[in-house]
Amino acid sequence: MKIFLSSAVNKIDAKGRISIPATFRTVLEFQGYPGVYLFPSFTSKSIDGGGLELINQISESVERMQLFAEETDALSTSLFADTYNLSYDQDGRISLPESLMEHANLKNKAIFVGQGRKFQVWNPNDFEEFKEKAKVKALEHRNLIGPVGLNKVKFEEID
Amino acid sequence: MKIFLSSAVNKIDAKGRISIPATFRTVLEFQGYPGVYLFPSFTSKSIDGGGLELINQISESVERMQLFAEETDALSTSLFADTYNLSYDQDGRISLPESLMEHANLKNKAIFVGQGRKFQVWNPNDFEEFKEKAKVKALEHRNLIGPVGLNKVKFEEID
DNA sequence: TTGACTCCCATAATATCCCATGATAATCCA
DNA sequence: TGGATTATCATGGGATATTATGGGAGTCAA
Repeated sequence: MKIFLSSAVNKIDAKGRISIPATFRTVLEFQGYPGVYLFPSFTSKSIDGGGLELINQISESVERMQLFAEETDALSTSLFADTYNLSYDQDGRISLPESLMEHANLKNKAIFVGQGRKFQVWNPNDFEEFKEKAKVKALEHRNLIGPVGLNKVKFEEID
Repeated sequence: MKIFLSSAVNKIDAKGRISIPATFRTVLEFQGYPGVYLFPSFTSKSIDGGGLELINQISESVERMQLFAEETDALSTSLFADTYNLSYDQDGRISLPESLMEHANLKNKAIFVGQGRKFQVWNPNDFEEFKEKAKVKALEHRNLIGPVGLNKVKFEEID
């Protein structure tokens, strides 16, 4: 089971290039193709990324939706229009398109954040902020998590 | 059934490496993969660790929560982003990522504490402190433990 | 030519591999 | 039983590989 895990901050150099973390490249290549698919996140100022598996899932769900509604035409149009398929060079670097840089507020650094079957690219500062909020939310719903909250659950059972 | 038992203090050497106790490695390899999954504990200044079983449970829990989209986003973010998959070398050593060292306040020593299906890594001093408090709590709630009468007897003998 | 983009190489920092050692625990044998 | 031999383990250190990143040179198009 290969999934996108952990996170790493990398530099955007003078030519606009940035290295994809080696661990992520391993996952991408495991999916059968040395390249990434990137598109602006719907819900945050970040970039969603993944490999073949991710793009296949998206294609399928869009097709399923198109059976039902005309409005999804607009959705799929904008989705695919803003999705980039970038293959990285032999050093594992890509150059991010202007529109993505802008959407995610990227300047000279970016953090790659593993999220299981996909990953995200953030401005490091923005992500710190987001993570703090995420942590609070996760704690609020810890009882739903299971194994991670093991200790807590156990104490509650005892009480 | 192989589980993580007992505890051991190991050194963090000049290169930042630390040996995973041999008994723990046996459990990890029994689960089918010579490596660990580590992430900062939600509830204490320590690192939670485990093998394939642990990470599978976590993945499942996250997927089960797909219904609660918003919470899941926050959850998977803080889980996957800070979870590291480290395979140890032939001597059984790993090098801990900076962020985990920081979270658990690790300097040049660490204690591995077995906790059944997972384990924790602590700064030895911090753990001693934590253990003292835990003991007090356990004594306070002694009457709630019930079926395991053994502990009760033992604690009373110690007093 | 100019600018954008590749391809290729150089380098420094880091991580990994491999071997050596000392300590402790396990085994064996008279 | 007791003493000696073997394993196992944590740990140190040298050698090698990998990774991120900077920069030069070539390509292509406007």
